[in-house]
Amino acid sequence: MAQRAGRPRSEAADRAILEAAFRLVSAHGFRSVTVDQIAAEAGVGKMTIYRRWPNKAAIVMDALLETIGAETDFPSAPTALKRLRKQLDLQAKFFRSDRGRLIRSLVAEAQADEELSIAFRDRWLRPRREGVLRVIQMAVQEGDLRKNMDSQAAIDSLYGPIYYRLLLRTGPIDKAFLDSLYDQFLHGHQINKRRA
Amino acid sequence: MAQRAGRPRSEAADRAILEAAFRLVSAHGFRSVTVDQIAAEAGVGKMTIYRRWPNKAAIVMDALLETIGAETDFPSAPTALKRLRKQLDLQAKFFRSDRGRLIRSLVAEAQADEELSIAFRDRWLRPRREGVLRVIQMAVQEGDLRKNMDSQAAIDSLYGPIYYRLLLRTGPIDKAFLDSLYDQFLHGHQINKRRA
Amino acid sequence: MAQRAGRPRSEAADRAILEAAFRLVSAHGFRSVTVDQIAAEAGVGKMTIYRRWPNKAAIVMDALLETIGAETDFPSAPTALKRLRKQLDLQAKFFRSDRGRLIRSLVAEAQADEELSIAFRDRWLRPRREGVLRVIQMAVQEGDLRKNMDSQAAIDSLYGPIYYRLLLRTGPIDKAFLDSLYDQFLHGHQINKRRA
Amino acid sequence: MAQRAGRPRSEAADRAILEAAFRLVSAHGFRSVTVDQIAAEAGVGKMTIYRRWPNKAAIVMDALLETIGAETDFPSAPTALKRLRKQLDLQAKFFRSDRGRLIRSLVAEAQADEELSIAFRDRWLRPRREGVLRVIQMAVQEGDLRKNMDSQAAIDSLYGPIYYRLLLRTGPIDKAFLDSLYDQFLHGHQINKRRA
DNA sequence: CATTAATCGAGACGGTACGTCCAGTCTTTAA
DNA sequence: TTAAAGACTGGACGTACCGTCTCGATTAATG
Repeated sequence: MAQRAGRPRSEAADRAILEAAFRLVSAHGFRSVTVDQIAAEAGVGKMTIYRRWPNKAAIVMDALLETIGAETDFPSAPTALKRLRKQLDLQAKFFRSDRGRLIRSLVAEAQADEELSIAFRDRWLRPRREGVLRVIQMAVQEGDLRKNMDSQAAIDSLYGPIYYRLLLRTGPIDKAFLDSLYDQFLHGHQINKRRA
Repeated sequence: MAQRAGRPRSEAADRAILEAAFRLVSAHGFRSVTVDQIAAEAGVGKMTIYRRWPNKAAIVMDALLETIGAETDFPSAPTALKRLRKQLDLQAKFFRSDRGRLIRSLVAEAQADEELSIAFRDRWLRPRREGVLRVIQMAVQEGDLRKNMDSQAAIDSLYGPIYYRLLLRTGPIDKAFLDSLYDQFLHGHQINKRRA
Repeated sequence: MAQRAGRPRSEAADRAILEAAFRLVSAHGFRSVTVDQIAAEAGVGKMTIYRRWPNKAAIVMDALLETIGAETDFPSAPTALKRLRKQLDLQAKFFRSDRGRLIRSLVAEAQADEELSIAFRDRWLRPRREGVLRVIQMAVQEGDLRKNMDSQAAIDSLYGPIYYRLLLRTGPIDKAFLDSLYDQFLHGHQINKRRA
Repeated sequence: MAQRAGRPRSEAADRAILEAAFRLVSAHGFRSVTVDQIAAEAGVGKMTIYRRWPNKAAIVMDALLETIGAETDFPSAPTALKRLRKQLDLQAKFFRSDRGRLIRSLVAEAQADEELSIAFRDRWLRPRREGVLRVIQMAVQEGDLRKNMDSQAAIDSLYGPIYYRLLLRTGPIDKAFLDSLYDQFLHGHQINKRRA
């Protein structure tokens, strides 16, 4: 924990930059926001930004995690299956908000930025997938899902279509859509074929 | 059909531009390729490009359609279900090739370009979804799928996870993955629960 | 004289840039003027400037020559000696005007920019020194100056002190100063010691 | 002389900074040397520099005076005139050494920095001109120069061309050049026209 | 001897200009 | 009128350096 010599990096600047980036990108989209704008909005020199992050995408990635938190919160419910279903609603609500634009921006940038791609996968997707995995395992424990199910494929089937609609906009991410996804999920993996 | 006065547009230029764009973007990605490079590769002036397309994204969108064709070809097989399964393999092979990079690039650009977003949806996704829909309807006709199934949701569940893996790279788009998707699809919508 | 393919460089832009540079630097000094300002004042993109000149100093060097002309005009007078004396007045007036600031700026920049140093010497100083040399030779012809005089040293002695005062500001470049310089010049090189 | 509370300023740091500045600027020129480099070379924090001097130019100005001394040393010689001539040689040697680059740098900076301009005039030029003036007055006393000569103009005529060649590089500051300058000086101001 | 207060090396900070890059537009001559 | 060539405006980028500020650690003089 020994502090290096010299003036330490300002945590206030960190916060100001991340908040500015989050606010601006959520509101106007990644491409329309310039690093100069973020710097100005944060009341910070451009070098202070580039000392911390290599490019705009990295800032926004951190802004997302800092603001939203590293992992998903699962809402409380009597059974794991019900918690899973409720979390789908939260995820959908999040994607429909202006945060959805931020996620879309990051995924878009990641297509041309391998480092960001890795970061998004490791720091955003994975923790969330692991959260979902734990809930699924609880549901298995609770006897609601088959023991030998392929959990990873199940997660892809649940969340893949949601990201698909977020990015390709082929339809709304609404209750009907989630119901349909959840329904298929149960069909595929539930023990008792009587549906919720 | 009267030809307008003056020198006619060169169809050779059209082709050269689309091929150059397709080749370069497939190889290096949308962002790394400049319009000047496309023009140079096609042996064409930049104005010749902009006379035909309003911006870089539009070129690449056309390059994709021109080169790949407007619709999916479904491979021949004895049943509609088997044609569907085989088509999944083709789609996967296509996404794994360097064409996958081109699709990724277009989806990425579409996040910041509403016009491209619409074009990609209407000219790329929709015809393909309609092709899939027709095959599904045949499978219903052939008595292999339930009559009252939600076809749109089914398509989302089949192709959503594939695009998800293409864009988020959480795992390979290989046979095991496709098997798993197809399996769940059958679970959800097949009449006879005995699987292929 | 065959014109190369493509849009030719805009002479209007050339002129606008040089005039803007000349005006701004004369008024505010080299250091206070930015290339962006010159571009804005000229109504021109920055690339148009950097396509022509490698840096600010090169622009201003050209601006000086374009505006002032490549060589000194010598005023008319009955004898070469008198033309020389009158030209000193012009030079002094020029240095006292805001053009003096421009010359000072260029000499200053030249201390850290070898290319500019050479350009200033070759394109500004030399033509002027040669002009003075010709007048001195005429004065020799007219029998007013010694045949065997060292003309180069004489020119250094006449103009060196003027640049010295321009740059070091140890005193004004006024009539008394010029008289004194000219007086010494005659002392050193005149045949007939009766002064003009 | 009561010492203020707190840690006293390090004289070693003073010296190290001035020496580093002198060395670096002499070698590479003012513009190429950054304050960070001077600090690093001196093994000192940047604040230690800015606690003592307001800006880079001021450091270098002090470095010059500290290292060279406030005034010119005149070499010994039987007559004032000969001391003057010998001092010209020293001046020339100094200008030809890498110290010349330092002088050039300071003059250059002074064109955009009024304070430095004044400092250079008052602290560098004036003491030296006064030294020359005293020697000239001795030469008058010794009966070698005219009583009513304009000493200031004479000094300008001797040293102006030297600075001119230092800054404009129109020719070397060598013995021939100095001879020529000195010769003209004698022509203009000597009583006995028989030259040294 | 402990306290106080200024200085130290280190390095982050805000700000400003730089020179580069590329998109999409415009302007030449030639076909 | 279209073509190739290439210059054009505009605007963001990432870098560099200036002069300032802020850490923990020193170093006298003071209490």
